[in-house]
Amino acid sequence: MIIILKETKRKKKRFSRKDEIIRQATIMFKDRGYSGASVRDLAQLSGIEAPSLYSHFKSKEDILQRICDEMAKKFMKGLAKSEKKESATEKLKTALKLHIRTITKNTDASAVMWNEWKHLKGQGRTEFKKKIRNYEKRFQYILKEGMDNGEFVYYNPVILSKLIFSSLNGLSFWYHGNNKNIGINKNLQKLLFQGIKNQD
Amino acid sequence: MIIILKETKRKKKRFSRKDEIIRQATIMFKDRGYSGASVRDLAQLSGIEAPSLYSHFKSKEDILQRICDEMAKKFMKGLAKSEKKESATEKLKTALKLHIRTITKNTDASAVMWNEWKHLKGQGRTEFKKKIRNYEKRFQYILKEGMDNGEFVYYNPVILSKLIFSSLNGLSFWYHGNNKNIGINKNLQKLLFQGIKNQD
DNA sequence: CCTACCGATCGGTAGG
DNA sequence: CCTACCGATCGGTAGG
Repeated sequence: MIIILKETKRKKKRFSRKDEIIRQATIMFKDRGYSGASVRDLAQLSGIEAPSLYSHFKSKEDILQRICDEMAKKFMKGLAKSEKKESATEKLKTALKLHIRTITKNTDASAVMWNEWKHLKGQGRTEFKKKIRNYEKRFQYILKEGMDNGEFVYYNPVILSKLIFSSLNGLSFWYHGNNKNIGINKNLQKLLFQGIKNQD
Repeated sequence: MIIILKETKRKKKRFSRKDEIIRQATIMFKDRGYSGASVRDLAQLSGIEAPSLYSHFKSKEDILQRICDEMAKKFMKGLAKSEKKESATEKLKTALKLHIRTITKNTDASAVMWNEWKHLKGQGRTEFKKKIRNYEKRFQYILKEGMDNGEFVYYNPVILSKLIFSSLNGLSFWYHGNNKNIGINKNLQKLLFQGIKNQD
C-alpha cells in the first residue's frame, strides 16, 4: 500500500516537472525566440540544472517539436468538429470560434507554433508542415463550398484563408487576460462575416 | 577631376557594400530569427570577413535597429499621406493601400520589423516602440473618426486596428513575387470594407 | 537529478 | 578591409 502510494507520487512529480519545463520553454521561446532561449536559462527557471533537462527531452529541438505538435493537434481537433456541421456558414462560424478559442486559451504556445516552427528539422519538421498544410486546405475547402453554393461571396479562397489566419493568429500577440471581455469572437465574426456572407 | 571621380567611386562602393550587408541581414533575420543569424554567416554572404562588419556597423543589434527604423519610417510616411485625405473612408482606404504597398515592396524587412524588433535594447528600442504606438494610435483615430460621423459601423477601435494590422502584416510571410497579380489590395479592401463601412 | 566537462560557436576587439 | 585572437556562452555527454 505504501509502495503504491510512493510510486504514484513519484510518477506524478516527474510528470509535473516535465510539464513545468514545457511551460517555461513556451514562454521563453515566445519572448526570446527559439535561438535566443538557452537551455541553461530554461533549466534554471524550471528549478533544475541544465544537463537534467536531457533526462526529460532528447534535445532542445525536441521540446519545440512537442509544443508545435500539441498545438497542431488542438487546432486539428477544432476543425474536425466544425466539419461536422451542416452548412458552410455554420462550418466556418464554428471553425473561427474554435480556432480563436484555441489561441486565446493557449496564447504563448500558439505564438510559438506559428513563429518558431521554422526551427524544426528533419522528419518532425516535414510532418508538422504537412499537418498545417492539411489544416489550411480543409479550411479553404469550407470557403470554397460556401462560395460554390452561394452562401459566400466569391473571393480567391487561398488569399481569403491566408488573410483570416493572419488576423486570427495575430491574436496570440495582443490578446491577454485583461482584455478577455471585449468580445473578440463577436467582433471578429461580425467583421469577417460582413465581408464574406452573401447578402442576397 | 580624376581625384573627384575616385572619391565618388570609393564612396559608392562603400555604400553599396553596406547596403548589401543590410540586404543579407534582412533575409537572414527573417529566415533564422535574429538570434539564429550569426555575424559570421552574415559576413560570408556579404563577401567579407566577420570582423569587417564592424567597420560598417557598431554591433549586430545596430543592423537590426537600422532595418526596423527604416521600415518604421516608410510606414509613417504612408500614414501621413493618408491623413491628408478628406473623409475617414478615403483616409482608411489610402492607409490600407499604402500599408499593403509598403509590405509587398519590402516583404523581408517588414517581417523582420514586426517579428524581431523585440531583440532591440536600450534607447533604440524605446524610440522604436514609441513610433509603432504612435502609428497605431493615429490609425485608430481614423477608425474612430469614421465611427463617430457615421461612415463606419461601430467596433472597438483597438480590437479593430489590431485585427487589421494582423491580417496585413501576415502578408509579409505569404506574399511572394509569384502571387503578385492576384489582387491582394482589392480582395482586402473588399473584405474589410464590407465589414467596416456603414451600409445605410 | 547532479557534478564535471566537452568542442563548437558566439559577438566582438586589437592592431594594422 | 584583413589576420589573429578574446572571454563568454552555446547545446550536449559521461558517469554516477
